[in-house]
Amino acid sequence: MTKRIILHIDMDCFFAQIEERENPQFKGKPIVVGADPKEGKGRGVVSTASYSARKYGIHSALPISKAYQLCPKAIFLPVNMELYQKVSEEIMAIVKKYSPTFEQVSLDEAYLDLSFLWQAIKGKRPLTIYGQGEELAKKLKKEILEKEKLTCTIGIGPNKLIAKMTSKKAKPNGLLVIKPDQVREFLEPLDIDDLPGIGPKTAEKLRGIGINKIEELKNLSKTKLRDIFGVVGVRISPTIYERARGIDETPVTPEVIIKSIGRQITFEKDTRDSEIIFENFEQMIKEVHQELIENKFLFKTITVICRFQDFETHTKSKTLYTSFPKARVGLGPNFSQKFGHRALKEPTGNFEILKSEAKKLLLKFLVENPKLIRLIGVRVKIC
DNA sequence: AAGTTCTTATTAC
DNA sequence: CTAACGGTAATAAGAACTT
Repeated sequence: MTKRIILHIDMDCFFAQIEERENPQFKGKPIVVGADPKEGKGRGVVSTASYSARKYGIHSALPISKAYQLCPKAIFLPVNMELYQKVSEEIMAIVKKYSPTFEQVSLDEAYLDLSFLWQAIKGKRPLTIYGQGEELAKKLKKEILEKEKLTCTIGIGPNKLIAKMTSKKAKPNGLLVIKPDQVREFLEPLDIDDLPGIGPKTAEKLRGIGINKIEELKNLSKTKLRDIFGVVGVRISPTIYERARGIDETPVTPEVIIKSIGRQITFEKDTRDSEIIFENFEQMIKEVHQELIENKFLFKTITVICRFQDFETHTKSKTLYTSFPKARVGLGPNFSQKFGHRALKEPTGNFEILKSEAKKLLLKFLVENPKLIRLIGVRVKIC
Protein backbone atom coordinates (compact mmCIF):
# COMPACT_ATOMS: atom_id res chain seq x y z
CA MET A 1 0.00 0.00 0.00
CA THR A 2 2.97 2.24 0.48
CA LYS A 3 4.07 2.18 -3.12
CA ARG A 4 1.60 3.91 -5.30
CA ILE A 5 1.45 5.33 -8.78
CA ILE A 6 -1.12 8.04 -9.33
CA LEU A 7 -2.37 9.65 -12.54
CA HIS A 8 -3.95 13.09 -12.74
CA ILE A 9 -5.83 14.11 -15.84
CA ASP A 10 -6.78 17.68 -16.56
CA MET A 11 -8.57 18.83 -19.70
CA ASP A 12 -6.93 21.79 -21.46
CA CYS A 13 -8.92 25.03 -21.07
CA PHE A 14 -11.96 22.80 -20.93
CA PHE A 15 -14.87 25.16 -21.55
CA ALA A 16 -13.05 27.14 -24.22
CA GLN A 17 -11.87 24.01 -25.96
CA ILE A 18 -15.39 22.62 -26.12
CA GLU A 19 -16.66 25.87 -27.59
CA GLU A 20 -13.90 25.76 -30.17
CA ARG A 21 -14.82 22.20 -31.07
CA GLU A 22 -18.51 23.09 -31.42
CA ASN A 23 -17.72 26.18 -33.49
CA PRO A 24 -14.88 25.34 -35.87
CA GLN A 25 -14.97 28.89 -37.25
CA PHE A 26 -13.45 30.00 -33.92
CA LYS A 27 -10.46 27.74 -34.30
CA GLY A 28 -7.27 29.37 -33.08
CA LYS A 29 -9.06 32.59 -32.19
CA PRO A 30 -9.05 34.07 -28.69
CA ILE A 31 -12.08 32.61 -26.94
CA VAL A 32 -13.22 33.82 -23.53
CA VAL A 33 -15.92 31.84 -21.75
CA GLY A 34 -17.49 33.65 -18.85
CA ALA A 35 -19.66 36.60 -17.90
CA ASP A 36 -21.10 38.99 -20.47
CA PRO A 37 -18.49 41.75 -20.95
CA LYS A 38 -21.21 44.30 -21.81
CA GLU A 39 -18.77 46.50 -23.68
CA GLY A 40 -16.47 46.62 -20.70
CA LYS A 41 -19.16 47.17 -18.09
CA GLY A 42 -19.75 43.55 -17.12
CA ARG A 43 -19.34 42.57 -13.46
CA GLY A 44 -18.46 38.91 -13.75
CA VAL A 45 -15.20 37.11 -14.32
CA VAL A 46 -13.55 34.91 -16.93
CA SER A 47 -14.35 31.26 -16.48
CA THR A 48 -11.91 29.89 -19.04
CA ALA A 49 -9.77 31.47 -21.73
CA SER A 50 -8.41 29.64 -24.76
CA TYR A 51 -4.65 29.57 -25.13
CA SER A 52 -4.72 32.19 -27.85
CA ALA A 53 -6.71 34.44 -25.50
CA ARG A 54 -4.14 33.82 -22.79
CA LYS A 55 -1.54 35.51 -24.96
CA TYR A 56 -3.35 38.76 -24.22
CA GLY A 57 -3.03 38.19 -20.51
CA ILE A 58 -6.55 36.84 -20.13
CA HIS A 59 -6.96 34.02 -17.63
CA SER A 60 -9.48 32.35 -15.36
CA ALA A 61 -10.94 34.52 -12.59
CA LEU A 62 -9.89 37.73 -14.32
CA PRO A 63 -12.65 40.37 -14.17
CA ILE A 64 -14.43 40.26 -17.49
CA SER A 65 -14.18 44.04 -17.80
CA LYS A 66 -10.41 43.73 -17.68
CA ALA A 67 -10.47 40.92 -20.21
CA TYR A 68 -12.48 43.15 -22.52
CA GLN A 69 -9.85 45.88 -22.18
CA LEU A 70 -7.06 43.47 -22.95
CA CYS A 71 -8.71 42.08 -26.09
CA PRO A 72 -12.06 43.56 -27.08
CA LYS A 73 -12.13 41.59 -30.31
CA ALA A 74 -11.91 38.26 -28.53
CA ILE A 75 -14.90 35.95 -28.87
CA PHE A 76 -16.81 36.27 -25.60
CA LEU A 77 -19.15 33.36 -24.92
CA PRO A 78 -21.54 32.64 -22.06
CA VAL A 79 -21.03 29.58 -19.90
CA ASN A 80 -23.02 26.69 -21.36
CA MET A 81 -22.83 24.45 -18.33
CA GLU A 82 -25.25 21.80 -19.59
CA LEU A 83 -23.03 21.19 -22.58
CA TYR A 84 -19.85 21.00 -20.52
CA GLN A 85 -21.56 18.69 -18.08
CA LYS A 86 -22.52 16.31 -20.84
CA VAL A 87 -19.04 16.31 -22.36
CA SER A 88 -17.57 15.83 -18.91
CA GLU A 89 -19.69 12.75 -18.31
CA GLU A 90 -18.54 11.23 -21.57
CA ILE A 91 -14.91 11.91 -20.76
CA MET A 92 -15.14 10.58 -17.23
CA ALA A 93 -16.72 7.41 -18.55
CA ILE A 94 -13.61 6.91 -20.65
CA VAL A 95 -11.17 7.80 -17.87
CA LYS A 96 -12.83 5.42 -15.42
CA LYS A 97 -12.09 2.45 -17.63
CA TYR A 98 -8.38 2.81 -16.94
CA SER A 99 -8.57 2.02 -13.25
CA PRO A 100 -11.14 0.85 -10.75
CA THR A 101 -9.83 3.47 -8.34
CA PHE A 102 -11.10 6.71 -9.77
CA GLU A 103 -11.79 10.12 -8.28
CA GLN A 104 -13.43 12.96 -10.13
CA VAL A 105 -12.32 16.30 -8.75
CA SER A 106 -14.28 18.65 -10.97
CA LEU A 107 -15.90 18.70 -14.40
CA ASP A 108 -12.53 18.46 -16.08
CA GLU A 109 -10.18 16.82 -13.60
CA ALA A 110 -9.76 13.34 -12.20
CA TYR A 111 -7.30 11.03 -10.49
CA LEU A 112 -6.63 7.38 -11.16
CA ASP A 113 -4.74 5.09 -8.85
CA LEU A 114 -2.63 2.87 -11.10
CA SER A 115 -1.01 0.97 -8.25
CA PHE A 116 -2.42 -2.28 -9.59
CA LEU A 117 0.43 -2.11 -12.08
CA TRP A 118 2.78 -3.21 -9.33
CA GLN A 119 1.22 -6.59 -9.01
CA ALA A 120 0.33 -6.97 -12.67
CA ILE A 121 3.55 -8.44 -13.85
CA LYS A 122 5.98 -9.62 -11.25
CA GLY A 123 8.90 -11.26 -12.94
CA LYS A 124 9.06 -10.32 -16.59
CA ARG A 125 7.93 -6.86 -17.37
CA PRO A 126 8.74 -5.10 -20.58
CA LEU A 127 8.68 -1.69 -18.94
CA THR A 128 9.10 -0.19 -15.55
CA ILE A 129 5.93 0.49 -13.59
CA TYR A 130 6.14 4.17 -14.47
CA GLY A 131 6.77 3.25 -18.07
CA GLN A 132 3.57 1.24 -18.06
CA GLY A 133 1.75 4.17 -16.48
CA GLU A 134 3.01 6.37 -19.25
CA GLU A 135 1.75 3.93 -21.85
CA LEU A 136 -1.69 3.93 -20.25
CA ALA A 137 -1.67 7.71 -20.20
CA LYS A 138 -0.82 7.86 -23.90
CA LYS A 139 -3.68 5.51 -24.67
CA LEU A 140 -6.04 7.54 -22.56
CA LYS A 141 -5.06 10.78 -24.26
CA LYS A 142 -5.50 9.14 -27.64
CA GLU A 143 -8.90 7.74 -26.82
CA ILE A 144 -10.19 11.08 -25.59
CA LEU A 145 -8.82 12.88 -28.62
CA GLU A 146 -10.35 10.39 -31.02
CA LYS A 147 -13.70 10.05 -29.35
CA GLU A 148 -14.19 13.57 -28.05
CA LYS A 149 -11.84 15.62 -30.22
CA LEU A 150 -10.42 17.22 -27.11
CA THR A 151 -6.92 17.42 -25.70
CA CYS A 152 -5.90 16.99 -22.12
CA THR A 153 -2.79 16.89 -19.99
CA ILE A 154 -1.78 14.01 -17.80
CA GLY A 155 0.62 13.94 -14.89
CA ILE A 156 1.88 10.82 -13.20
CA GLY A 157 3.60 10.63 -9.86
CA PRO A 158 3.85 8.65 -6.62
CA ASN A 159 0.90 10.52 -5.07
CA LYS A 160 -1.93 12.92 -5.84
CA LEU A 161 0.10 15.99 -5.00
CA ILE A 162 2.90 15.19 -7.41
CA ALA A 163 0.52 13.96 -10.11
CA LYS A 164 -1.40 17.20 -9.94
CA MET A 165 1.66 19.42 -9.98
CA THR A 166 3.07 17.42 -12.82
CA SER A 167 0.01 17.81 -15.01
CA LYS A 168 0.01 21.52 -14.30
CA LYS A 169 3.60 21.81 -15.49
CA ALA A 170 2.96 19.82 -18.64
CA LYS A 171 -0.12 21.55 -19.96
CA PRO A 172 -1.42 22.03 -22.54
CA ASN A 173 -1.68 18.74 -24.37
CA GLY A 174 1.13 17.28 -22.32
CA LEU A 175 2.22 14.17 -20.51
CA LEU A 176 4.79 14.18 -17.76
CA VAL A 177 5.92 11.40 -15.49
CA ILE A 178 7.80 12.07 -12.27
CA LYS A 179 9.17 8.99 -10.58
CA PRO A 180 9.82 8.93 -6.84
CA ASP A 181 13.53 9.53 -7.31
CA GLN A 182 12.80 12.61 -9.43
CA VAL A 183 10.43 14.28 -7.00
CA ARG A 184 13.11 16.31 -5.30
CA GLU A 185 14.59 17.84 -8.43
CA PHE A 186 11.12 18.47 -9.81
CA LEU A 187 9.86 20.27 -6.74
CA GLU A 188 12.79 22.33 -5.51
CA PRO A 189 13.06 24.89 -8.32
CA LEU A 190 9.29 25.53 -8.42
CA ASP A 191 7.74 28.68 -6.97
CA ILE A 192 5.99 28.38 -3.62
CA ASP A 193 2.64 29.22 -5.19
CA ASP A 194 2.97 26.18 -7.42
CA LEU A 195 2.27 24.12 -4.30
CA PRO A 196 -1.40 23.29 -3.99
CA GLY A 197 -2.71 24.86 -0.83
CA ILE A 198 -0.46 27.89 -1.08
CA GLY A 199 -2.65 30.61 -2.48
CA PRO A 200 -2.03 34.34 -2.92
CA LYS A 201 -2.20 35.16 0.79
CA THR A 202 0.13 32.47 2.00
CA ALA A 203 2.52 33.10 -0.86
CA GLU A 204 2.68 36.77 0.07
CA LYS A 205 3.46 35.95 3.69
CA LEU A 206 6.25 33.66 2.63
CA ARG A 207 7.72 36.16 0.18
CA GLY A 208 7.69 38.62 3.04
CA ILE A 209 10.31 36.51 4.77
CA GLY A 210 12.31 35.94 1.64
CA ILE A 211 10.96 32.58 0.65
CA ASN A 212 10.17 32.25 -3.03
CA LYS A 213 11.07 28.71 -4.06
CA ILE A 214 9.98 25.38 -2.69
CA GLU A 215 13.59 24.62 -1.97
CA GLU A 216 13.64 27.57 0.43
CA LEU A 217 10.37 26.52 1.93
CA LYS A 218 12.00 23.27 2.93
CA ASN A 219 14.38 25.18 5.17
CA LEU A 220 11.53 26.10 7.50
CA SER A 221 11.10 23.83 10.46
CA LYS A 222 7.69 22.65 11.56
CA THR A 223 7.87 25.04 14.48
CA LYS A 224 8.80 27.95 12.23
CA LEU A 225 5.86 27.12 9.97
CA ARG A 226 3.61 27.12 12.99
CA ASP A 227 4.89 30.55 13.95
CA ILE A 228 3.99 31.89 10.54
CA PHE A 229 0.67 30.23 9.99
CA GLY A 230 -0.48 29.38 13.45
CA VAL A 231 -1.53 25.81 13.55
CA VAL A 232 -2.53 25.91 9.90
CA GLY A 233 0.05 24.47 7.66
CA VAL A 234 0.93 22.04 10.37
CA ARG A 235 -2.37 20.38 10.92
CA ILE A 236 -3.78 20.31 7.40
CA SER A 237 -3.09 17.03 5.76
CA PRO A 238 -0.79 16.92 3.97
CA THR A 239 0.85 19.78 5.81
CA ILE A 240 2.84 22.47 4.07
CA TYR A 241 5.89 20.86 5.59
CA GLU A 242 5.08 17.56 3.92
CA ARG A 243 3.96 19.07 0.67
CA ALA A 244 7.22 20.93 0.25
CA ARG A 245 8.85 17.49 0.38
CA GLY A 246 6.42 15.91 -2.04
CA ILE A 247 4.82 13.80 0.66
CA ASP A 248 1.11 13.10 0.32
CA GLU A 249 -0.60 9.97 1.58
CA THR A 250 -4.17 11.01 0.77
CA PRO A 251 -5.92 8.20 -1.05
CA VAL A 252 -7.75 8.34 -4.37
CA THR A 253 -11.31 8.08 -3.12
CA PRO A 254 -14.30 7.59 -5.38
CA GLU A 255 -17.07 9.45 -3.62
CA VAL A 256 -17.18 12.88 -2.15
CA ILE A 257 -19.94 13.57 0.32
CA ILE A 258 -21.83 16.79 -0.22
CA LYS A 259 -21.83 18.87 2.95
CA SER A 260 -23.57 22.03 1.89
CA ILE A 261 -25.73 23.44 -0.87
CA GLY A 262 -26.06 27.08 -1.73
CA ARG A 263 -26.83 29.79 -4.26
CA GLN A 264 -25.61 33.32 -4.60
CA ILE A 265 -25.96 36.14 -7.09
CA THR A 266 -24.37 39.45 -7.80
CA PHE A 267 -26.92 42.03 -8.90
CA GLU A 268 -26.54 43.83 -12.19
CA LYS A 269 -26.32 47.01 -10.19
CA ASP A 270 -25.91 47.49 -6.46
CA THR A 271 -29.36 47.89 -4.98
CA ARG A 272 -31.58 48.42 -1.95
CA ASP A 273 -34.75 47.66 -3.89
CA SER A 274 -36.51 45.05 -1.76
CA GLU A 275 -38.52 43.86 -4.78
CA ILE A 276 -35.33 42.93 -6.58
CA ILE A 277 -33.62 41.61 -3.49
CA PHE A 278 -36.40 39.38 -2.23
CA GLU A 279 -37.51 38.13 -5.62
CA ASN A 280 -34.01 36.91 -6.30
CA PHE A 281 -33.65 35.62 -2.79
CA GLU A 282 -36.83 33.53 -2.94
CA GLN A 283 -35.77 32.12 -6.28
CA MET A 284 -32.46 31.04 -4.82
CA ILE A 285 -34.17 29.49 -1.82
CA LYS A 286 -36.44 27.54 -4.17
CA GLU A 287 -33.45 26.23 -6.07
CA VAL A 288 -31.64 25.21 -2.93
CA HIS A 289 -34.75 23.47 -1.69
CA GLN A 290 -35.21 21.72 -5.00
CA GLU A 291 -31.70 20.38 -4.77
CA LEU A 292 -32.39 19.21 -1.24
CA ILE A 293 -35.41 17.28 -2.45
CA GLU A 294 -33.58 15.75 -5.40
CA ASN A 295 -30.93 14.41 -3.06
CA LYS A 296 -33.29 13.61 -0.20
CA PHE A 297 -31.17 15.80 2.06
CA LEU A 298 -32.12 17.39 5.33
CA PHE A 299 -30.45 20.51 6.63
CA LYS A 300 -29.67 21.90 10.03
CA THR A 301 -27.95 25.22 9.49
CA ILE A 302 -28.86 28.13 7.23
CA THR A 303 -26.29 30.75 6.31
CA VAL A 304 -27.09 33.97 4.49
CA ILE A 305 -24.34 35.91 2.75
CA CYS A 306 -24.45 39.61 1.98
CA ARG A 307 -21.86 41.65 0.12
CA PHE A 308 -22.20 45.41 0.13
CA GLN A 309 -21.27 48.00 -2.45
CA ASP A 310 -17.79 48.39 -0.99
CA PHE A 311 -17.21 44.62 -1.24
CA GLU A 312 -17.45 44.13 2.48
CA THR A 313 -18.93 40.68 2.90
CA HIS A 314 -20.67 39.23 5.92
CA THR A 315 -22.55 36.10 6.84
CA LYS A 316 -25.27 35.31 9.32
CA SER A 317 -26.24 31.82 10.20
CA LYS A 318 -28.81 30.00 12.24
CA THR A 319 -28.74 26.42 13.37
CA LEU A 320 -32.25 25.14 13.46
CA TYR A 321 -31.81 22.21 15.65
CA THR A 322 -29.97 21.65 18.80
CA SER A 323 -27.77 18.68 18.53
CA PHE A 324 -27.24 16.61 21.58
CA PRO A 325 -24.05 17.87 23.13
CA LYS A 326 -21.72 15.13 24.14
CA ALA A 327 -21.24 16.91 27.43
CA ARG A 328 -24.73 15.87 28.36
CA VAL A 329 -24.24 12.28 27.52
CA GLY A 330 -22.40 11.31 30.63
CA LEU A 331 -24.83 13.06 32.87
CA GLY A 332 -26.83 10.04 33.88
CA PRO A 333 -30.51 9.26 33.67
CA ASN A 334 -31.57 12.71 34.81
CA PHE A 335 -30.41 14.49 31.75
CA SER A 336 -33.75 14.59 30.03
CA GLN A 337 -35.30 16.06 33.14
CA LYS A 338 -32.52 18.54 33.44
CA PHE A 339 -32.52 19.63 29.85
CA GLY A 340 -35.82 18.42 28.55
CA HIS A 341 -37.24 21.91 28.63
CA ARG A 342 -35.08 22.69 25.66
CA ALA A 343 -36.80 21.06 22.75
CA LEU A 344 -34.47 19.23 20.41
CA LYS A 345 -35.55 20.20 16.95
CA GLU A 346 -35.00 17.66 14.22
CA PRO A 347 -33.11 18.33 11.01
CA THR A 348 -35.64 19.29 8.39
CA GLY A 349 -36.21 19.60 4.69
CA ASN A 350 -39.13 21.95 5.16
CA PHE A 351 -39.36 24.71 2.58
CA GLU A 352 -41.35 27.16 4.71
CA ILE A 353 -38.86 26.94 7.55
CA LEU A 354 -35.99 27.46 5.18
CA LYS A 355 -37.68 30.42 3.56
CA SER A 356 -38.76 32.19 6.72
CA GLU A 357 -35.50 31.66 8.59
CA ALA A 358 -33.41 32.73 5.64
CA LYS A 359 -35.53 35.85 5.18
CA LYS A 360 -35.13 36.75 8.82
CA LEU A 361 -31.37 36.60 8.47
CA LEU A 362 -31.36 38.68 5.30
CA LEU A 363 -33.65 41.22 6.88
CA LYS A 364 -31.17 41.69 9.71
CA PHE A 365 -28.57 42.78 7.18
CA LEU A 366 -30.97 45.29 5.68
CA VAL A 367 -31.86 46.71 9.06
CA GLU A 368 -28.33 46.84 10.39
CA ASN A 369 -26.63 48.28 7.37
CA PRO A 370 -27.82 51.02 5.02
CA LYS A 371 -25.26 50.37 2.28
CA LEU A 372 -26.24 49.32 -1.23
CA ILE A 373 -26.10 45.59 -1.72
CA ARG A 374 -23.97 43.90 -4.35
CA LEU A 375 -24.52 40.22 -3.65
CA ILE A 376 -26.77 37.99 -1.65
CA GLY A 377 -26.61 34.27 -1.08
CA VAL A 378 -28.04 31.43 0.91
CA ARG A 379 -26.46 28.13 1.89
CA VAL A 380 -27.61 25.19 3.97
CA LYS A 381 -25.50 22.69 5.81
CA ILE A 382 -26.57 19.13 5.14
CA CYS A 383 -26.89 16.54 7.85
C1' DA B 1 -14.26 23.28 30.98
C1' DA B 2 -16.17 21.51 27.08
C1' DG B 3 -19.25 21.40 23.38
C1' DT B 4 -21.79 24.09 19.94
C1' DT B 5 -22.69 27.93 17.09
C1' DC B 6 -21.36 31.94 14.54
C1' DT B 7 -18.24 34.47 11.75
C1' DT B 8 -14.29 35.22 8.95
C1' DA B 9 -10.35 33.84 6.09
C1' DT B 10 -8.35 31.13 2.63
C1' DT B 11 -8.23 28.02 -1.15
C1' DA B 12 -9.64 25.70 -5.54
C1' DC B 13 -11.98 24.96 -9.85
C1' DC C 1 -6.80 57.36 -12.45
C1' DT C 2 -7.71 53.16 -9.96
C1' DA C 3 -10.18 49.59 -10.03
C1' DA C 4 -11.76 45.98 -12.24
C1' DC C 5 -13.24 40.93 -8.88
C1' DG C 6 -18.71 35.05 -10.21
C1' DG C 7 -20.55 30.98 -8.30
C1' DT C 8 -20.03 26.75 -5.62
C1' DA C 9 -17.95 24.32 -2.11
C1' DA C 10 -14.59 22.77 1.54
C1' DT C 11 -11.87 23.57 5.54
C1' DA C 12 -9.72 25.84 9.45
C1' DA C 13 -9.63 28.85 13.35
C1' DG C 14 -11.10 31.69 16.90
C1' DA C 15 -14.66 34.28 19.28
C1' DA C 16 -18.99 33.96 21.43
C1' DC C 17 -22.30 31.48 23.55
C1' DT C 18 -24.43 27.39 26.30
C1' DT C 19 -24.51 23.99 29.40
